[in-house]
Amino acid sequence: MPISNQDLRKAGLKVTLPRIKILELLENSKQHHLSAEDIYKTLLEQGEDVGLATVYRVLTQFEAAGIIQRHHFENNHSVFEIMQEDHHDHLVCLNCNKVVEFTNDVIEKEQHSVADQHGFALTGHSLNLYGYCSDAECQEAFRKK
Amino acid sequence: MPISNQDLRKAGLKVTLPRIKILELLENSKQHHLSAEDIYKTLLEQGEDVGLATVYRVLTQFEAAGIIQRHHFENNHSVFEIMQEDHHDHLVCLNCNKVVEFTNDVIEKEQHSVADQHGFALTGHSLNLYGYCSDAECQEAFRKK
DNA sequence: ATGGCTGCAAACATTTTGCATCCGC
DNA sequence: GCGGATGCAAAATGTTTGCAGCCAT
Repeated sequence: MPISNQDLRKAGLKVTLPRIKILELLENSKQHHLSAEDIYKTLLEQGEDVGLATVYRVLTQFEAAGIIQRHHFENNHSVFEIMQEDHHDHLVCLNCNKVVEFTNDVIEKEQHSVADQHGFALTGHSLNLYGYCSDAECQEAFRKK
Repeated sequence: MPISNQDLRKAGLKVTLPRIKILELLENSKQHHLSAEDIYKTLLEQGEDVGLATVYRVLTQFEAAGIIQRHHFENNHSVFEIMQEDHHDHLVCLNCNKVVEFTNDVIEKEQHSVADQHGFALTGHSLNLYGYCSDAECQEAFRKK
């Protein structure tokens, strides 16, 4: 279900235009892993009058509220996505930047076992696989590399 | 075995003082995951007259030459480490920034299977577990959070 | 001696902050 | 109307680049 205005209020955030627009984008855009820049540019294109600073502020607040999640890929590409029910990891295409989500229970379980073995209190993790996706163009780029 | 001057020459790199010093640091420092800033400051403390730009340039060249590896942790902490024989992943303490290496064959194998399933040509991956290490101080920070 | 390497300063990209104004409640 | 939220510009952060001089080969 989509994030409602109530959800925002519950997080102590007023329901303002920039916040609504940013949420909409994250929920409805086809590739729902967006960078701050992506969001900013798209809003400008839509004729919204927002500042890049606001985009960053809103994204930071949303992250703190647990509404969205932030990822730093090795690409040097930071992206945000709506928080989802089930945890998942990412496959990132180094050519077209496409992101594919996947889940794998075996890996998930192993991670906890590793943390335990080292006496770590696990609070999060990131698993990103980098490669070239199945698009002809990207496979081409892979061969050329 | 340590990286030799020959190894540098083989990579098309002249054997210069900054390069030697940076290699020494990466090989001998206790916590062998260092940021560019760490390296720069340590060299200054040792009385070496290097520029931060040189540190970055050398690290980039070393990475291209396969001598070292670069990691971007979600901390917003980028670190470098000497390339090792066997691949390994990382446990990162969010309190003291300590990095612990681990290997897990089960996870390793699953990753390839996931990439295959999605038609990706896998070229690399990063798996980082974040949490609080077993140091009393860090466990304390974890409880307070 | 020559071409790569260096330090410095300036440029860059990304993200954060200060502040006067604005707007949701 | 109040206090949080915004846009803008400036600052902070992390990294890269241009350039004149330096040094390994």
